[in-house]
Amino acid sequence: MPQTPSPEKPRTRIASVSNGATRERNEREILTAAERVFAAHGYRGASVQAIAEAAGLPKSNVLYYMGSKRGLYVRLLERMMARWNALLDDISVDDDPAEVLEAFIRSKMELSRRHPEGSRLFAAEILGGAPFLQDYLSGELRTWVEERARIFEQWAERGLMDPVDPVWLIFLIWSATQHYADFEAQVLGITGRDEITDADVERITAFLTQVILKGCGVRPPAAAPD
Amino acid sequence: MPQTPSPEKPRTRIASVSNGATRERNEREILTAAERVFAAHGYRGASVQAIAEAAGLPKSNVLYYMGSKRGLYVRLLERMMARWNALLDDISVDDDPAEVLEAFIRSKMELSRRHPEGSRLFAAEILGGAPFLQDYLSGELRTWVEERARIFEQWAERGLMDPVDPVWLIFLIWSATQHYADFEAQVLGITGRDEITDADVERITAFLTQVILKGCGVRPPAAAPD
DNA sequence: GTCTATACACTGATAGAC
DNA sequence: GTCTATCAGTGTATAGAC
Repeated sequence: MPQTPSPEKPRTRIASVSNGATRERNEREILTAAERVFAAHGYRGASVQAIAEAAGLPKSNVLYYMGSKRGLYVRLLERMMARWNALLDDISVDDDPAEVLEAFIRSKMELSRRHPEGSRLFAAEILGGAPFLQDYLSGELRTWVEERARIFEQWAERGLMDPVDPVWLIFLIWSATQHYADFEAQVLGITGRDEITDADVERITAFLTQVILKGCGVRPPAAAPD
Repeated sequence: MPQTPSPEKPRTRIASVSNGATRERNEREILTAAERVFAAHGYRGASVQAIAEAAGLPKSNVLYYMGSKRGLYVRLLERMMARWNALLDDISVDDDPAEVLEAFIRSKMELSRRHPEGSRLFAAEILGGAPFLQDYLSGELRTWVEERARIFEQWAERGLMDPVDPVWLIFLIWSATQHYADFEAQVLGITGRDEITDADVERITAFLTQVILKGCGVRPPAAAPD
């Protein structure tokens, strides 16, 4: 009566034409929509319903693909941290301070520019006391800051820049660049524009680089050695 | 038999010992608690229930005193805008740039210091696209910025500072000072402290003043005239 | 794999007891 | 003036139809 027991191969079910493409597309839609909604309303204020509508899917699908609201949120935070880590390239005390600081400002500005919603998502998380990111802040990120700070201090000892507090300097760069994503609504309202253009970003980057480098007594990179 | 009709004086009902003190105290408790909860979770994410618990009152009392969640939120925003306006004293083109910029940085820093929750409440509102503050941003605040910007430009024309874009400069000061309230969780995590002390604030203010003034080519105020 | 139906806690707000 | 009881609506999450 039992037909010959089939070889128990776990037979990944070929559902219609599904080659995994729809799943991939749906997940991408959900992540994009969720980033926007979480950024605007915070973790508590965002509803799965709102995310589903923004993604053009029924509510249950969002939970089906992402498991839970919490899991979706954590996944978005991790994606943003990964983007962040991608630009944390190593620097050495032998590098040129002006070049490093300019690259630092520029890459941070580009990150906020390329991922404004992720930037705001991160900001909202910190604003609420960083309940999900506390370990990251006081662990990985803290180490990263301390390493850069030591290099800045050595530059100051070598007379390549003023002896400013390196940690406050890093916070200054972070806040100034972050501002154009997080406070975009304010920037637009005050300047009367309807968007921040690439040209604006270029000008702001140049402005910040000039003021911060000069303010810290860093010689501009163009200076010919010897 | 009708006793002489008392003169219909509208007799404000003396409810027990209530001289209005309990109402005042309760309202204060609610406003303080609500500022904290709205700051942490945004408008949508904050629940009247959570505010009531933080204030030590039943939920209905919060609505009884404040009318509605929306009204409470608007009232908090207006209170914060009033604090903000209080430090927007007039400046003239004949003032000393260094003194004005230093006072600007200092007073803004003190505002964030004295009202960190209000500062974060404001930040959360902007982060969410400023649905309640759009008119304020593109009206009152925009005018204020344009007036200061004109004065900065005139200073640059007189050679008192570098010809930097004055609006970006204002944003730089705002973001750098705001950061220590809005991103407090990050600052604490990275520096490993458990609070930002008055001494820290003093040092940060001095750091920002030095870097920004020097970065904009403003001569320090100590310079003796003539 | 996808979506409808549903479970049940919690939301802002109000009516009415005390 | 203050608080309990309750409303209709929405929250996350899951079970089960297709």
